[in-house]
Amino acid sequence: MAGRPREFDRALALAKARDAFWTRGYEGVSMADLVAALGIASARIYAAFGSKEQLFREAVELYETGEGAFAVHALAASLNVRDAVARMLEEAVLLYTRSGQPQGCMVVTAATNTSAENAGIADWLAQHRRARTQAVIERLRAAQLAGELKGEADVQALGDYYAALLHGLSVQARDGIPAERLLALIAPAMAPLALAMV
Amino acid sequence: MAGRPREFDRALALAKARDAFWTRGYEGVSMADLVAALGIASARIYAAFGSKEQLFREAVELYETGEGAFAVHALAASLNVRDAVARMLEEAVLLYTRSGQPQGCMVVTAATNTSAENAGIADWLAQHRRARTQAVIERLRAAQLAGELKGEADVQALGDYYAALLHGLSVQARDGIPAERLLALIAPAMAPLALAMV
DNA sequence: CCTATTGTTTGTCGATCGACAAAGAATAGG
DNA sequence: CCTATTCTTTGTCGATCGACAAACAATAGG
Repeated sequence: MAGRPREFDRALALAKARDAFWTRGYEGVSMADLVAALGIASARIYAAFGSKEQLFREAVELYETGEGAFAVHALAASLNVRDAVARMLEEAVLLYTRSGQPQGCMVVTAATNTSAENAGIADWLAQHRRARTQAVIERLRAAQLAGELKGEADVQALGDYYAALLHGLSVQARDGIPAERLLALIAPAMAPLALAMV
Repeated sequence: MAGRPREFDRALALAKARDAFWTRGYEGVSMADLVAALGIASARIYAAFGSKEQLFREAVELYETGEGAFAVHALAASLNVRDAVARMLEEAVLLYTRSGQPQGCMVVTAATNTSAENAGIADWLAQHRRARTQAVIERLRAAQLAGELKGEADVQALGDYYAALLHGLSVQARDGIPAERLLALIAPAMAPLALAMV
């Protein structure tokens, strides 16, 4: 543990990198942009984070354990299915439209279109999105086993439906549709689940 | 009209450029990629299309007047609202998952994350997405005026809802969710509109 | 057939990309 | 205090980015 101590706040620098990648995406942020955003020389970034790609992956993990964890929390909360899904959508809207912060979901927007050499990063984020879709499906399946949902309800279709809506909310938020409008959309969006309840 | 005639098929080259941008996005496709995809030297691309950006804009217009026009067509078809919206969603799934072709919607994916210098292109596509959202809302409003939808129905919320779902379908399709699953999701997704009909 | 016009070929331009080497500076352990 | 270790500073590397200049080739109109 010898050696010169780091002069900058690594966690703070990581948060700044997360915001930059959240706003402009992986390839949309250059090393020069990072130098400007973090306020430190590129050699220090490489010493602290390894590479641009490793910094990005760490930034995504920070997002997912922080703001991005809202869906996991909402689905895990001890609520009935309807309240859990409604809360997930509401918190999505609030996060995706929060002022003073990048709009939309970082996992949805940070690497949707990449050059061929960075296809691995796009795949990595796609895996995360598929995992979230699966988490929604499994929450509905659990509700069905608990007797909250009708036995004949198609929980995979319902889960795919809410996952698609969730990802679409990110697009709409990024396009500047205001929070009030996106919140108003949740009421009709809950109808399919209400109809599937016993 | 004098001068040497062009040796390559401009329309075919444009279609190839559309597919490249559709797959990897504006910044994800380099001039070297275009040279390889179109099979012609860069100077010929500049002579025929002006610049990479102008080529991209033309490629998007080709998409929107071709495959991408499905939403406009479905909404304009002389059907009741429910059939029109259902058809829009079905054709979206079929287009976004068609094999031998880029997955998802070009307007949704081709410029979601750009560097600061190309923010104008991202804005341009965002305008198109907002216009599509507005088109859905106006189709519902017309249905309401025609007496198909209840007077107290919130057509803006319903329109925002289906637009979000449409854009989310693009994300899900790009992530590899198969067509059958995305088609199955349409049934529950139609419930809110069914409930709003007189 | 001549000439103005346009397309094609070839080569290259300055800027920016991500990444690091080398040298100096600051700490902790012995 | 000395030394091994780590961080910081400075400069730069080869590759790739989008874009074009110049020379040559092929057509249409006169």
